[in-house]
Amino acid sequence: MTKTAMPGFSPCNNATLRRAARKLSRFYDDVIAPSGLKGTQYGLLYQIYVGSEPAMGTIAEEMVMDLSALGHTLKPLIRDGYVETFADKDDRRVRRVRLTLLGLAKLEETTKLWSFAQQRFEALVGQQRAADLRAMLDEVTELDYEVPPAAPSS
Amino acid sequence: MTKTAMPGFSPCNNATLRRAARKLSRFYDDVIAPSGLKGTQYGLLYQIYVGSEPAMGTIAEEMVMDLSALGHTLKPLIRDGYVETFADKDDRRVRRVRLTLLGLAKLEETTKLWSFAQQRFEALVGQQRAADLRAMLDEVTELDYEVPPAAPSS
DNA sequence: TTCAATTAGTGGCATATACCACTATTCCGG
DNA sequence: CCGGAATAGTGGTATATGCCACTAATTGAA
Repeated sequence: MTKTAMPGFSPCNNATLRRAARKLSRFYDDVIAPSGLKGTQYGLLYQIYVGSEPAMGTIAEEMVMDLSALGHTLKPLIRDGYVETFADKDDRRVRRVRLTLLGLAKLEETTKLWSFAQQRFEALVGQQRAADLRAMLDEVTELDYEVPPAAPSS
Repeated sequence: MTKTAMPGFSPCNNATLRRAARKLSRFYDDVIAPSGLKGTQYGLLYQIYVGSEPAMGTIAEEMVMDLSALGHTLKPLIRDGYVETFADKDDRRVRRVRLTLLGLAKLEETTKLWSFAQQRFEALVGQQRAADLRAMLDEVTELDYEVPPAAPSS
């Protein structure tokens, strides 16, 4: 009897997702490694690039990432001179982020490498299936998992 | 004009996958938090449980995880007394892993919490779509990304 | 049998990512 | 205008994960 035949049982969606993420990340990381960036860093530079000097909170939302995690991830990029932060003029709580010239050059350099990985992946799974996969993943990302509390307090 | 309308361009599959993984992991993590375990730790205990005192390398392969990463991840579980390692009788290089009684109890306790998360997720996206998603993710995991070297040296 | 090559893990280091506690600002009701 | 509530980030701590260098053990070929 197959394990998956047990009624009501399904393999952990979370574990399956993380496993795939590990594997795919390693592939993208390997391909863009000559740039010295990791996949996450590249994605972050790209987000900053397409945003209009976005606030940290804005980036965190777009990347569905914890704000403090973003802060930590940003540090090596600041240290290496790819991005810089500055206070918002109207709200001094807000820190905005922009690419430096060096960062922009690095982004362009890395994009060339990235497109190898992207094309290779889509050649393997097919463009349509890749698009389908992204659509499902975006759906997972946008889901509202909130379980309404049984007894709302107050 | 839409960004995605640019021919040949598609959003980064890797970034999309990681983003979804962050979100879903946070959900599973939140639900099983009362057990004191993280999703990865739970998955790891489960792998050890279903294996027959698996060697570390075997677990790493099954989880598609770097062997040293597995070693690091195992440490807090050993520290907390959930798992223990021992040398293989026939090959002293090999370290095998098993659950302790405490670890087994923790696994059972956490499985109850896990099934809430699993069921909630599948209620939201549908059992069939969840199965489809896992199938696609497994495919991504199993892909052979190797690009044949242009000029094989030697 | 003996030594080079391979295999299995470990430890160090770096990034990825989360939560919590804390600070600095801003906002808002009275 | 003032003080409490809300908002934006930072820093600390812990796990997650990978690569590299290194050790220990096994294997294999001369």
